[in-house]
Amino acid sequence: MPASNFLSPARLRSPPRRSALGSAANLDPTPEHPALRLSRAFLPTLKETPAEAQIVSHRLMLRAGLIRQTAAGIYAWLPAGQRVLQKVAQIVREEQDRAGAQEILMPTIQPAELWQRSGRYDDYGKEMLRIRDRHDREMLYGPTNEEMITDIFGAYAKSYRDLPRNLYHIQWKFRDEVRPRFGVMRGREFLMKDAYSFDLTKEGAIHSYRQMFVAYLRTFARMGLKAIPMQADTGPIGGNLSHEFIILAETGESQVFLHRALLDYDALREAPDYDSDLSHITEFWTRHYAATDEKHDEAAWNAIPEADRVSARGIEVGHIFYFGTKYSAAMGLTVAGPDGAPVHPEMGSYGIGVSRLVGALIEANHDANGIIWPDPVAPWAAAVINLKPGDAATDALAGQVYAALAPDALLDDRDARAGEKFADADLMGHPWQVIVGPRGAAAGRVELKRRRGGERAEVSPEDAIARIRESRSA
RNA sequence: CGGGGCGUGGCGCAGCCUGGCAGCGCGCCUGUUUUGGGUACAGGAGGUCGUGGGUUCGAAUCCCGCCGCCCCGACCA
Repeated sequence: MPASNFLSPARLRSPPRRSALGSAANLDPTPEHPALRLSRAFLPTLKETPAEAQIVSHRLMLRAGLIRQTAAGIYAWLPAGQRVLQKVAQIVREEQDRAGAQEILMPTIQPAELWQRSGRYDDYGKEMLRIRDRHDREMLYGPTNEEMITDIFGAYAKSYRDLPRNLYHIQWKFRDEVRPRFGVMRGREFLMKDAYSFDLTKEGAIHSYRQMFVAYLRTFARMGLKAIPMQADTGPIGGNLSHEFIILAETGESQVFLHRALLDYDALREAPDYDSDLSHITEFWTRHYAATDEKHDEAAWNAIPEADRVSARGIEVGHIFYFGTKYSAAMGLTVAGPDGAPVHPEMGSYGIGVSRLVGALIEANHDANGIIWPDPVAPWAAAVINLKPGDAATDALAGQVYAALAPDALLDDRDARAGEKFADADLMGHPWQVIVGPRGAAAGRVELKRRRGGERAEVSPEDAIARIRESRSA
């Protein structure tokens, strides 16, 4: 494979700094990122909605060219979708790291033997995709990784001094759902962040749980989502302490009930010290009533003043569990305690549905014209729309604005009608549109449109660039 | 897994009941036109009608099997 600019991570992560309009040498609009010109990009949009899509996020993901279905509940991610998926994953990663978790990467394929040891191989049922390799060994495509992480961690952890630890990975999982639906919101193959904590004591495990609890609040808030922790069933993972993180969206899959106070708190207001006692934060979020319809308690609900009751639709985007020694005992994981006697570490696991979040973000951020990406997860900060390709002044100005923003912007240099370009930009949901037409170009002005809200202003190119950069770094 | 529905060009659909040259809109290509919210006109390309079998002079259409996809329910990050 030939070397390419696109293979250089350094270039992707830190675009070269230039003056606002770039240098004269950058009059060529795409010196480094030719695939970000729409005339060359693979960003297929659809005018009509494919019949299979039911909910709004699925429809928009297909129409905006984010995904393509390959089989029921299995999707290919196209360039725009892949960029969003990576943005979401990166925010998750940063907040996990900040909370003290360490990233690893476990395989998608697991030997059945691991699951036979925990007893879950027979319990898991047909949701587990079971396969055989050429030697007829029983394997499976992992639906989760408690067994594997316990095996891996246990191979090295010998002493209580090796605790606590929290390991996570972001990996594709497979659950052979009977009925996949809602696009990536409930696919069979899905990208998930799952973290696993190991502690010497239950108190330690609860601290680890709180770290993840707080990290989750921050993670979702950074994406512009209001995620509410709600008491949850522990389900097949087992254990006795668990919260679901539910984001509120009109088109959410389940009904939720909560106290209004939970909507008023900004999870990013303070930067937590993860080594300190975090109980004041978790207590704030758990002292108010919040439940999904399955766990709804009419008596508790009625005890809330009418004005403080919020009934809404929600989507589960995260789920955290403390489950004690369930797996460490089953898998035979012990470390030497302070007194030399073997101890089963106390464990928890913490999931975030990364691919599902892309759908959930759209459910929470769209209008009749398409997606409205929050700045932190938008595939590109802006689309620079050249209204008259071929006009020298327009080409030059659009190219300069684009060059100053690349690779965090697209350049719509297609020979197409203005309406088509506007419609595509709205559909794809770029937070900003920089509209460059011949009249403005002659006057050295561009029109800056904010996708959310639709405000437009005629500004100088420098101002447009500055405002877009500012919203991006906020 | 129970119930229901649908597979016809890239997308959305009609045609099937009552068998007889495979159609429409959008998109795509060429030309002209238009030029700030999916413009108009003209020309054009593109389909083993999901698949296998059967009935028939003849099957997209009727019959049987299979596959795929979607919806409701149960289930679920």
